[in-house]
Amino acid sequence: MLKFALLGALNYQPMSGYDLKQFTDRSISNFWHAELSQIYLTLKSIEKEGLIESNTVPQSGRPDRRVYNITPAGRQALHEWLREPFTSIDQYKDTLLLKLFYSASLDRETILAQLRIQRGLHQKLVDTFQSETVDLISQTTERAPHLHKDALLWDATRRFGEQTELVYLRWLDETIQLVEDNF
Amino acid sequence: MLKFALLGALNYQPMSGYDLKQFTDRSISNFWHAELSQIYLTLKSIEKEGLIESNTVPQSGRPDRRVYNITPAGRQALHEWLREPFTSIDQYKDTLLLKLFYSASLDRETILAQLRIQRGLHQKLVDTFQSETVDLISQTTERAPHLHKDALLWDATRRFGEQTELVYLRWLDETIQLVEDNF
DNA sequence: AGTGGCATGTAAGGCGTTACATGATTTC
DNA sequence: GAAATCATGTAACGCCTTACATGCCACT
Repeated sequence: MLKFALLGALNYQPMSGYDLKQFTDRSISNFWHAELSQIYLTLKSIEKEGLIESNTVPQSGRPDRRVYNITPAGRQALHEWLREPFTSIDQYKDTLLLKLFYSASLDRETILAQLRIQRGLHQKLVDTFQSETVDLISQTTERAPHLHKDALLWDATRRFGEQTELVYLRWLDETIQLVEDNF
Repeated sequence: MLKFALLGALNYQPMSGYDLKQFTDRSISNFWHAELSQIYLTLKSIEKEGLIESNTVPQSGRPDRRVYNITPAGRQALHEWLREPFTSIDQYKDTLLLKLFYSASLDRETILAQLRIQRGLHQKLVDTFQSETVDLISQTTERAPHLHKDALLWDATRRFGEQTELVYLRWLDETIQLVEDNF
């Protein structure tokens, strides 16, 4: 699936593996993160499939950049994947919930400590979605007005992140209260 | 991590791999799912670590059951893991959001079709959390009143599922509206 | 002098899914 | 008669993470 995340990015403009890591971190990492090493491996494999092509751009005092372009076959593969109905729900894993589920024998303070750590982390995420991510999207529309429709969908995924994190926070507060009252 | 999901379950009572699949499907699958084959492999590896022990229970007309018991070392490993502070957030992947992010060039109806399929799937999940899962937890507390505290935490994880799915539904409705108005 | 950014990649190991293999019993 | 349930497991494959390896440049 990372395959299509990268094809989608290269459909906007040619990029190197390093560029793609930064692009994904700033845009889709909320619902599709990837390590650099995995990006390099995936690029290699989709180049072999003929969906992208690379050319080496020499640089002075820095390693050469290997810049990838999407091919017509790549554009087609991307569009086919986008149109293909997705009829399931991705499974998600949450270590905090797993620990909490089995935590009944722990003392009150240990449970509360776990919950409060998470509260701080999720608060930071909410802040990011409400400021940095908003700015990032509006910057793009200013520079590239033809991406107006794209920006609407990008903002939809941003709002998803904001809303799910707000619910996570609210749930943490409720659960902290529950533990304070019952443990 | 599946290791601890299984240890936590076996800390309640001895179970076979097959039993554990059913247990996890009914309780923690919302935040930690696992296939049977992976459960069998994990059981084998944690038995080698000495955290669980198995004994074979013969059956007539059925394959023998291999029933696992948690050992004192297993109880200790579980408790150490539970107490260990969890200081990060699990990354989560969502194919629908990935597709939507790159869908600006698709026609309105194709995007709406994707969103409506998901609406149906998430509606079903909400229903499950609001009826079946509630029943399951209250049945356990009736049969085993000493698990009263456990049930409070189980219900907290159930409410997490219910609330996140409700937000997902609300977001889908908003996004369907967005696409209807702009594409 | 040290940290962080730029830039590419390999290697090892862990985790997870899907398919395969077997076979009786129970339910529709 | 077919499908689901009970019950265990192996094999192949893919994906992902972490660590390793290299080396220059800019900034503090």
